Amino acid sequence: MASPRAPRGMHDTLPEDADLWRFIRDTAERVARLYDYRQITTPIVEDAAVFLHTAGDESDIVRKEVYLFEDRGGDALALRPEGTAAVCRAYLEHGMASRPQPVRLFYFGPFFRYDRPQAGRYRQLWQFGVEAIGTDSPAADAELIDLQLTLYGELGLTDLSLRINSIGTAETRRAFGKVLERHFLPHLGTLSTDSRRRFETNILRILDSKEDAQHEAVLSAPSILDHLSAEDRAHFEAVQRHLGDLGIAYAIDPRIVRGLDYYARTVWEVEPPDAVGQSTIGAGGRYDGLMEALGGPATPAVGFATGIERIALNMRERGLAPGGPAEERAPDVVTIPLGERGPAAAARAARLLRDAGVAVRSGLPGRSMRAAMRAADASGARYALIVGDAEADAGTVVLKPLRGDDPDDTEQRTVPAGDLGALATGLRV
RNA sequence: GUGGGUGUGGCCUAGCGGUUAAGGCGUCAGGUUGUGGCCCUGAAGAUCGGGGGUUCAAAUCCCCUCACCCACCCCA
Repeated sequence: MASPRAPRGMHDTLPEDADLWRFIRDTAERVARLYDYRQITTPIVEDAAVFLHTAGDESDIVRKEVYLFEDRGGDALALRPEGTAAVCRAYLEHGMASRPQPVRLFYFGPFFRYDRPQAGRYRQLWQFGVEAIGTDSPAADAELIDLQLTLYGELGLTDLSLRINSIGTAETRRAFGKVLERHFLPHLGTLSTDSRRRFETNILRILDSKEDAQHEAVLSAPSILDHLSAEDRAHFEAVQRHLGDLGIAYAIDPRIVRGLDYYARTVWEVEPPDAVGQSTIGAGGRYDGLMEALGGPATPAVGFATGIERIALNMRERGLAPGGPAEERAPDVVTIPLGERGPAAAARAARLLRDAGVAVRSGLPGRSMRAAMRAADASGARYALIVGDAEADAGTVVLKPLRGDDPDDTEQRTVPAGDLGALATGLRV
């Protein structure tokens, strides 16, 4: 019988990865707070309607990616595929409309999409997301982009490129859809089956197709930017003005469409320069239509999400990841208990040191001193604390420097066990 | 969901039809009595992803399946 493995597309995060993940998470939360955003944590499971009624029937998320299940009570639940709709559900549920607007929120956690795994694409993925809910100000769009790029910069990812677009309001897109229908109708025969389906369901997404990217009809298609309403255009121009004021470089890419239907006006994506495959590190946009789709009052909002695995991937590629094997977190001290009474005395000594904030690995009794010393050395600890019967009887411990990094502290010395607390400062890294 | 590649002890790799599947790293234990890092010795650990087939004989050939990787799709 084969042993169980982690589910397909889902992965363990091992101790050697933990330093990098903690660094990314801490940096993300710190940057979010610098912009006065506060954390919200929502359930990993939601009423399926939260996602099914908001994402849009033609979105991949609804078509094939949501993990759906029925609980024992018969309720239709979903493993959350994305964060925005869940945060908005919480916004409505807790009456956050009566807080000062916009409400600035961030989240960090796992999401689930039933997709075919490949590099950078997983069935359980972690995202950091930031939302500003309750404002239609283009300054908020720019603030989110600024926050996102600042985060990447703090992580050392300084060579990423930002592409932005405006897809107008739902009304604008309806009108533009008519224009596209007239444009693509004569070409239906030569477009891919995928595009033909999109023609019926969500015609804008034909522009987003890679299959037909070089199709003459796609290349010659009208740009939504030429069909924005006056308000849409003013909003988009204001976003660009704010980005300029912030010194943020960007490219306008009219082909960015977004998979989710609740987006409106500004949308953006951030990619590494050598963008191929699953390369988008983070993406965002304005979703003025989402609250209504959830049954709430019209509430403009904007936000972004970024994939932790993809950040980690890019940091590793650039050699930016902290905590390689040499840097792994080592204890300050390893105890080496010997003989009959050594183990008890070593345990007391370890307690004293830990109380003083020193990280102590308790060596297990019963090993030869040679083996114990080898293990202590391999741990990377700066000191070995040897406690045998002689020390236990005398109320002392032997403190032995292992690293030789301090020229004034290379000889092992015998000290009273009671002095360990006072010595602690010198033992901590 | 579609197409292609890969799959040998914890990790990396050799073997690519023929006796008990080899090496490196790692792990554990020793190298005389309570002292590490180098070195030496030894041990544990793989029925070669799983299942089926071809053959006197398969890790080595064929089929199925699973997982991972790559591309598409889509996006984080």
